[in-house]
Amino acid sequence: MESAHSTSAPRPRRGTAAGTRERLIAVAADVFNRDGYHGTDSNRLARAAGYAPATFYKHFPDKRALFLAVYDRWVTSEWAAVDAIFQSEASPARRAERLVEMGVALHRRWRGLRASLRALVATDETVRAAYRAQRRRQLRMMARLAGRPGRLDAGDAVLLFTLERVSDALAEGEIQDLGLAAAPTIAQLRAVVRRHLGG
Amino acid sequence: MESAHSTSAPRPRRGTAAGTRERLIAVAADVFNRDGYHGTDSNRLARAAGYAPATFYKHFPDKRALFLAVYDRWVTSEWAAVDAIFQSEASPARRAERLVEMGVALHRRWRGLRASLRALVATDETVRAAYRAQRRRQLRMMARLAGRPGRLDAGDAVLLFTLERVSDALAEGEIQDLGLAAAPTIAQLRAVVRRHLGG
Amino acid sequence: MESAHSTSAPRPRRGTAAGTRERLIAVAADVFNRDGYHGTDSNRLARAAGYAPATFYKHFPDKRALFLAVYDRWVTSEWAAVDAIFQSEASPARRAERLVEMGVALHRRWRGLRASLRALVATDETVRAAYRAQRRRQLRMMARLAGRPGRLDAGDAVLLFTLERVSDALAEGEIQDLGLAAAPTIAQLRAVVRRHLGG
Amino acid sequence: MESAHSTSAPRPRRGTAAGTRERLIAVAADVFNRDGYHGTDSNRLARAAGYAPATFYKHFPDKRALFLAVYDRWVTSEWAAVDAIFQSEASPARRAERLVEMGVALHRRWRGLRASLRALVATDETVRAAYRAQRRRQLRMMARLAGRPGRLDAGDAVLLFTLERVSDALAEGEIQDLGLAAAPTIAQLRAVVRRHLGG
DNA sequence: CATGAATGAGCCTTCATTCAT
DNA sequence: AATGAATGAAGGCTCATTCAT
Repeated sequence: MESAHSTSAPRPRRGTAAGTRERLIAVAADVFNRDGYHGTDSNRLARAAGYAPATFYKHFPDKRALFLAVYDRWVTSEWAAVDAIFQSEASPARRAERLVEMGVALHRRWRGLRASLRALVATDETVRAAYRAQRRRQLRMMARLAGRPGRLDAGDAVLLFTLERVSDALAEGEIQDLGLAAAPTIAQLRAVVRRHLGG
Repeated sequence: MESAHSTSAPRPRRGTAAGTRERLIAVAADVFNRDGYHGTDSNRLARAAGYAPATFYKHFPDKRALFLAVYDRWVTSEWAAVDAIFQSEASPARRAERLVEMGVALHRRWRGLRASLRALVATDETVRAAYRAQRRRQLRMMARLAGRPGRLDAGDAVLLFTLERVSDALAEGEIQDLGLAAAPTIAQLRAVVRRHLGG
Repeated sequence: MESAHSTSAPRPRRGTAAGTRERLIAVAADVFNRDGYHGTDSNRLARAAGYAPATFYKHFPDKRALFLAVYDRWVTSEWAAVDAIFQSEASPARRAERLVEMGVALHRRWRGLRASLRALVATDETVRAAYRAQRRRQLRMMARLAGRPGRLDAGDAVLLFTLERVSDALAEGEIQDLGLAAAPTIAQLRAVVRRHLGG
Repeated sequence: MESAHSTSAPRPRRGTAAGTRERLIAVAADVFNRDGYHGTDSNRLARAAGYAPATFYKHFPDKRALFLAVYDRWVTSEWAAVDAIFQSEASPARRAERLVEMGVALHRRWRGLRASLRALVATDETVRAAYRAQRRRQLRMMARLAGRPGRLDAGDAVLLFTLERVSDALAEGEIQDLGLAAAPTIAQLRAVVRRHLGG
């Protein structure tokens, strides 16, 4: 019954659907990464992006769908980075160095998101399917980068998984926690990558 | 939409406290492994072991404590197996073979449990602490087995993580899903282990 | 699990206010009839008529107001039909026949709408008031048609309610469901109406 | 951290499952009847019976299930009453009188519940199935009481529906609202019943 | 030792409704 | 006239946990 000048927070009262979607994805990436998939809820995710609960559901059918969108975007940007390294670096040694560097950095940044991903892959059929599809794409890309398109082998796979897991270990502090320094571990990784790609 | 895991064991209306605890741990291991930590609840865990909800809380302060007990038991039995291999196998080649074999088998069996573990390590401080402690113990053991007690190096760590991750990949069908056969992947692993342990 | 009633009519991006109102009423009649008052929402009603949610509120203060408009239109057309029968049919027997026929047809077509109406009459004061007003008008009309204007009696009422309820029963398949055929039931109804109207 | 003597309301902190279920049904009958199915929610239903929200779901899978239990109990008691009338009253005239009396009383008491029932029958498949099953049982009973077991005819059905609808009309005040007195309407009903049953 | 019954808190989701354009 | 975007409030349902027996 009273008219009050709304001095409330400058929320984006109006925006494009795509913009809102993007904002939700971007913010959710951080929240999932920090608190884990099961550590947040859709209301919190919406609020973190500056929206009300209902807005979430105008853009995603459920929490899982948002997670998948986050994952998708993450994979895309990760592999764009890999591609960039192959475009810009000529020497195998430099490539190996840069790849390891990037892998460790990315895994450090996104360790929480990745942990949730693994857990969901284990229990959620839909997430599993999305994960597998991405995985196949990655391997194909890797084979192409390694110079034998279409011919991915067990060695490529072992390399990929080694790089992934050791990067996680560095990112999560497992290496340091074991009384080891990061430097020699990274050196080992580089050697493994160089041996595989360079040889 | 509802999965009712009525693994209802024959209820021992009266038993020893230790026995009840053991039963809860054993059954929870399977349930966590199948449904994930966030895919069950304490009532279901209790019922699956043949007990009422309240009984659960007579033996564990909360769900996390049961998870940690499961994890503890799992690690213990895993490393007993590793130890047994070192006791019984003399040749480095055979050791490598048996280790890889066991690693793959164990990870296949417990992939769900491990995925939950990783997610909890990322979000739960207490689980993280327990995990790290176990990790250190493992590395020490590994160093001892490798013949240089107290002197674990980056190479040991990379090997451990490689073995772990590739075993997971085989266990979860990621390798097969990538269009690769298990055999050559396992052969690669064996080579890596042999190179490291064998000298 | 989701039913999306995309009866999306061709949108008239601009039209007369009356035209929009009519379209909303016409479409809502079908949607309420099919899904029930509590089975749709104002957004869906607007969309089904080819409009955006906000447009709804430009023409009706709330969902209930639209329902009342639908009801009003329905009653009006129903009683126009009754009137037409009395205008065109001379013999009491034919009148009875046509009345029963029409009653059954209308109730069959609008059974869902009528069910929602009854539920709302029971819980919503405003709907109740509107319903009662219509009811009185109907009875007056009936008395007039029966040849004793202003003098409606208990017999008129019982007849009206019998016709209404048995028509519903036929419409909703309750009669058939009871193992009875429609024909003898309709014959019974006709007899009741004839006895009452025919004198 | 503080121990406070709990002087809270004397809730039935302990009871039998069957008792709780009964209490929920009994209270829900009144609440549904007063506020309509869509006018309450499971939390309110639980609280009205003196329980917390979660308790509701220990006894019923959802709101609809409770409604069906209420309906079931209502039908059972209604027909027990009908049966009692046939057991105790010998003369057809008295039977007719008592039946009408009871019908009106019951419909008056449960008009809201009945309105919700009709609306749900129109939109909810499960409720519809339950309703139909009850209906068949009722007709069979009625045929038996009318002295021709197994042989229910259109006349039985029309009578049943007339009785039902006019009772509703009396119960809901529609008759009174029409400017008619209850007495002559009831007299009419009695006549109809007597004519049908009495032979 | 074990439990049946019960629960407060909270998550997921939807709805009737508004506002700036 | 019409709308795309947005929302506060609330309903349905679940979970980790407790208590009296």
